[in-house]
Amino acid sequence: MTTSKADTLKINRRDMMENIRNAAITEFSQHGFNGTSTQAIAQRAGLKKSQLHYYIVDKESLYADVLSIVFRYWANLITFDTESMNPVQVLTQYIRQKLEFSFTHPELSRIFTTELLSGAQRLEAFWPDAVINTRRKVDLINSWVAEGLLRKLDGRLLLMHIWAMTQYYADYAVQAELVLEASLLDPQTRESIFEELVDFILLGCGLSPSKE
Amino acid sequence: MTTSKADTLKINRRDMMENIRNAAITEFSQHGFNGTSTQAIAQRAGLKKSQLHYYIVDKESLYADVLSIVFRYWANLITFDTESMNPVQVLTQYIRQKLEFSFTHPELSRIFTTELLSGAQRLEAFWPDAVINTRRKVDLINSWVAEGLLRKLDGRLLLMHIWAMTQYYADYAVQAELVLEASLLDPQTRESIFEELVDFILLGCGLSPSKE
DNA sequence: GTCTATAAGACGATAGAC
DNA sequence: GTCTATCGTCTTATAGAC
Repeated sequence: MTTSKADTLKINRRDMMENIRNAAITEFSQHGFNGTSTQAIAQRAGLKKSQLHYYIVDKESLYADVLSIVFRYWANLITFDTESMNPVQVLTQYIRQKLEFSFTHPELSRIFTTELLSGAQRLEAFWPDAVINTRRKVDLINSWVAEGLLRKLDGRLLLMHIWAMTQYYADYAVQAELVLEASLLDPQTRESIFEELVDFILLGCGLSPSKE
Repeated sequence: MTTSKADTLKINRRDMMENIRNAAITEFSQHGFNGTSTQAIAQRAGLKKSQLHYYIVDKESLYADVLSIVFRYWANLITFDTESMNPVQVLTQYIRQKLEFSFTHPELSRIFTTELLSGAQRLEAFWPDAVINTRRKVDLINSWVAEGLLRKLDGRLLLMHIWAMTQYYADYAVQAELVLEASLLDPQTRESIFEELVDFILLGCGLSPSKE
C-alpha cells in the first residue's frame, strides 16, 4: 500500500468534483443559470453552500464546465456515419443516436434548451464548431436531393425537424409520458418511438423505410 | 366630458397591468420562474421594484396570470377544424395555426417550455383540460388510421411530433435563424418553413400533399 | 390611489480559522 | 487541504408616507 495521503485526497477530490458537476447538471437543467442557486447545487451534492465554494471557482465557471460537457457529448456521440453513403442508413443511425441521447441524458439536452431560451449568450463560444458540423450534414443531405435520392427539400429544414422531434423526448419528457401513459425509461416505449420516428422521417423525405 | 377621475385611473391601471404582464412574459419566458426577479420585470415595465409590488399581489400570482394567458391562447387559437373531415385539410390547418403561434407569440410558447423544464408543477391545474383536448385529437387521427386514410401509425406520436416541430420555431428560434441565415420575422422564410413542414408531415403520414 | 423607505432573508463569494 | 463564519449585495415583500 503505497497510496500517499495526497493521492487519496486527489481521488476524493475528483469524485467530489464529479459529484458537484452532476448536482449542477440537474439544477441548471431545471432552472437555467439565473434560476439556479449555488445553495441548491450544494444541497444536492450533500454540501453546505460555503463548502461548495471551496471546490468551485464560481457559479459562472461551473456552468461553463457543464456546457462544455454537453458539447463534448454532442460532438462525440452524435455524428453522421460517413462510411455509409446510403441515406436510409445514415438518417436511421443519426435518429437513433439523437433519440438515445435524449433518453439517456435528458438533463444534458435540457441544459442546452434552457441556455437557448435565455438568449444563448453563453453558447456563443460553441457556435463556430456547431455551424461547421451542421453545414457538413446539410451539404450531404442536399447532395442526396441533387442526386434524386430524396424528394426536393431544404436540408437545413430536414435537419432542424429531426433535432426538434428527437430533442422533444428530453425537453418535453413530462408531457410525452403524460400523453403516452408510459415511462420513457421503458425500453419498449423507447423502441416504438424510435421505429415510428424513422418511418415518419424517411417517408417524409420520400424514402421507403426498409422493413427488416 | 363626463370622465371622472376614478374612470381615468381605472383605465390607466388596466394599461399598467397589461404593461406589467407583457414585461413579465418576456422575463419569465427567458429565465423561468426561479430565474426571473421582480426587479427585472419592474425595470422592463418602467417601474421601480417597489412600485411594481403595489400593482401585483406577489411574484407567484403574476406568474399564474401569465400561465393562464398561454393556455387561453392555446385553447382558443389552436384547434382541430372539426367542420372538415378531410385529414389533409385538418392537419394542414392545424400545422399552420401551431406554427403561426410560434412565430407571432414565441415568448408565450417559451413560457410553457421553461415551466415544463423546471418540472411543470405549476402546470398541474391545466393538465386535465389539456388531456381531454389531446385525447379528442388523438381519437380523430386514430379513426383516420382505422379507415385507412393514413398509414398505420400511433396518433399520439404523430400529434407530439407536430408539436415538437412547430414549437421548435419558438423555443429554438435563435438556432433556426443561425442555421437558416434568415430572420423568422420574414414572411417568405415563414412561408417556406410552413410549406416544407406540411409536405414533410403529410408524406410522413402516407398522405400526398395537394399542390394547389 | 400611488409610491417611498425599509424590513427580513437569500444570494454569491471570501477571509481566515483549523 | 478543508471548512466555518461572515461580508456586501440582491431578493421578495410590506408598512406607512404622501
